[in-house]
Amino acid sequence: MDMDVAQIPMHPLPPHHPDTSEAQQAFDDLPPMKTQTPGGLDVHDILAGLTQPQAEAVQHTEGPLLVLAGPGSGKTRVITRRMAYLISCGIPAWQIMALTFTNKAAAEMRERVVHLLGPGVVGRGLTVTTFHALCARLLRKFAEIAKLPGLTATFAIYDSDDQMALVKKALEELNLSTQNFPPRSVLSQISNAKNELLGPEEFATQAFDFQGRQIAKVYTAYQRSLRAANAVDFDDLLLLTAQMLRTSPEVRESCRRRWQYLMIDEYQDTNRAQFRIASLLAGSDDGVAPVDHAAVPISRGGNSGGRKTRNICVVGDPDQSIYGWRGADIENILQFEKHFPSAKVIALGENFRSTKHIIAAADALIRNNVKRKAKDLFTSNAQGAKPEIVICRDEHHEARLVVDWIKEIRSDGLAWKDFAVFYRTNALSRVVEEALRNDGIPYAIARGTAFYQREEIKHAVAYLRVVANPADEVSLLRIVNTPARGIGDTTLERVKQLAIERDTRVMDALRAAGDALKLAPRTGQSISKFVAMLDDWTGIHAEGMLRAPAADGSLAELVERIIRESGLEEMYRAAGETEAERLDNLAELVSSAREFEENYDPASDPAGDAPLNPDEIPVHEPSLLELLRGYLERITLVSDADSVDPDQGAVTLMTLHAAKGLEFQGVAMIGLEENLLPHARVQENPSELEEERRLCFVGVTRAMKRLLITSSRYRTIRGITERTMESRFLHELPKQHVTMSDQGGFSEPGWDDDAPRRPTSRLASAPGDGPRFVPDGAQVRSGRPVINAPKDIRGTPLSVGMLVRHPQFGLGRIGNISSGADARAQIQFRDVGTKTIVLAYARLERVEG
DNA sequence: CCAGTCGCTATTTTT
DNA sequence: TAGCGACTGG
Repeated sequence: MDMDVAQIPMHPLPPHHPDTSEAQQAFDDLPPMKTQTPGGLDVHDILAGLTQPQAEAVQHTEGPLLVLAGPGSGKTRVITRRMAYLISCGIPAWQIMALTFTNKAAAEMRERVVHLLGPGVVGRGLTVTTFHALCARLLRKFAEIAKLPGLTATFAIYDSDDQMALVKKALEELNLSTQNFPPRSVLSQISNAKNELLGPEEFATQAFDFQGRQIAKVYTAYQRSLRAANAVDFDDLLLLTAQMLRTSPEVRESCRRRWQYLMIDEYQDTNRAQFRIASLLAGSDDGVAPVDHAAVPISRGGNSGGRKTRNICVVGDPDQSIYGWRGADIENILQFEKHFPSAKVIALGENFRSTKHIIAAADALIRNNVKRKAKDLFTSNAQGAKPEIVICRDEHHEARLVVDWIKEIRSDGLAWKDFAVFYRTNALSRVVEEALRNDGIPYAIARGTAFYQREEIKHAVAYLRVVANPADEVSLLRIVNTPARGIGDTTLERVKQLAIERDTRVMDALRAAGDALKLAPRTGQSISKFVAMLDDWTGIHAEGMLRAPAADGSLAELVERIIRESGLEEMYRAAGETEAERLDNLAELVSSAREFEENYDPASDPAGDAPLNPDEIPVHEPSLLELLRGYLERITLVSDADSVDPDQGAVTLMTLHAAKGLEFQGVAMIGLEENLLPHARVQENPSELEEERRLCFVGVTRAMKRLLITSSRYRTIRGITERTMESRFLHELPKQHVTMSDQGGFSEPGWDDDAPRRPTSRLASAPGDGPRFVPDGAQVRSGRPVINAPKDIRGTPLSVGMLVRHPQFGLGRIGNISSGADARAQIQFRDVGTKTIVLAYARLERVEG
């Protein structure tokens, strides 16, 4: 309502191509073919192919700008072109900053800008990075000036596992039971407090009940441990930066002078701390009061030639705000014009991704939300196929249906990678996986366990972290007896006690333990061997080799050496076949270190230590220690190195949350049931319903051409089968834009699980295979006939006497196979004896011979 | 000190 | 159902 209407663009525009999707648009963001003038780029090239509102957003460079970018509306394109446009207007690249939430988004943007600008120096110093990486840099840079309490510039960054360890430690210290104070929930409350910019003291003043006061104590203790380890957590990065910008005018001015143009992607996902940071950078002196562009004085920056600062451009979509539970505050985007009263608002409603029926369905769905900024979704793409809603019987039926649907559509010339299956909770993936595996369809799960989350990597990294920061207690405790070296819990308890008595680090207590504690000789020896090993790495006795300038390859060497000498390698080698992959991963870690050091160049990294004053030139030979710290920071801040890469030629399975920002030709959304989507939590917290609807909206709008939505009458969750209710969202999809088919099995004849079926087809009747559901919905789960012969991971039918490989147990021969819904087989394994295996779950592989 | 077993709990997870 | 933490016996 209070949006400005798009104006006629200043530059004539070539006709746009509304049928290009985001993916295709990436191609026309290629470097301009025309010659560049020395001062900049050809403006026509930068604006080429943009729609009118897109071009307007690109050209609105002065003053606050809100771009409401619907799904598939060319958002990234607008941001990248806008950066190029600014540069073409003569703004030095180093004065421009774009902030994203994910490394992936930052990398993609950076790449596209580089393409637009072409090779050369015009883009030098451009800052495209994540909020967290920016904050880490600023905090290190200004640690001295801002006098960060308890922290030095070499602070470590703790990830969520480390945080959990600290919370547990704090609970133990305070004698609070994990029964009454589940660490997960305590941690999330602490995290929420930090996101709201509440330190332990502020939190305590707001805690009125017993529970709250206890948690305030935990928060205090937690924070104390963090600082004792010279560490910050993810939330601290934001909180401390916000505080620093507020309390230190010097830091604030320095940053403002540098970044005259600020862009923020996915603004709907910002939390209060991020909002505060943005406001402070954009000109508010307290980060709270509205920033009125008109009222803001001329920049004090010497080289800005009197140009006004406070050029903040935020891009986002309130309808895709799905991280409220993590502290994201949708109000930040809804209230942008209150916070920045002179703001210009441009809506990008045109969708270039999906066909008309899909867009119409999504639009109707999201219109049920009240907390939003109304914007019309439309597309000039083809009408396309209607999204298909299918009610099925149970999760197995559902999975079967999804697989058949994918197979059928693929035959129209699509690849496996063009498909994705979305679900609300990870637990739902299993049955779909099973069905895909059964049919030999390649699939990949965008899983939470990324490379750096794996056990063996976390161990190795913990060693590195202790070397880089001996104060890192969490990491020290992780490695002190891994691999087992005879320093057990009882010993450790005494060492920790000693550390408390003497008020020293655990590391120092360990050094002193031999003298101070009456230890068994063997234990004492174990400890001194461990300490000597660490000293050897840090080179304490060899003139501090870590401090010397790093030689080529020395970081990788160090990593390799630590993996070997710590005994980790030996530990996994001894574990045999089953742990072989871990050894590969450790080798991979060494190469990632090598890669990091080869590419390490603080001066050229846009997120790196580019000069805050333009004439300050960083010339500096990094020491091995600095290199190591840089590497550690990178791997904790870039945890998704191997996460979602949809181009692997496989169907992608992921949660709805993980789907944001992606697109697929064909999408299947499963589990559209009350208490699943919307999630059961909505019962207790009705205010969360709209976020659930947005989640659904995000899912629907990922689909380019085909969309299948399923809901299952019965679903087994956590071993309990329950009658379900169709999701209310199903009924919010307009009848004229979707097809609905009920295959839920009421009064249906039985079906033959082997017969491939289209979702819309009727069920074939199988004689002697009576109805398994009675009309009143009473549950009859028994006797579900299994017609499928048990198969291995490649789909080879399994039978008695076959030689197979099990991922855990290794080689074995099949004894007898039972029949029934969950057929089991007795398998005689070569190494581990005879076991009974449920065939549907085991990932057996047939071995010839 | 370690490995196996019991019982409890249970979304989503950009950094 | 499964993953994790606490407990127990070798």
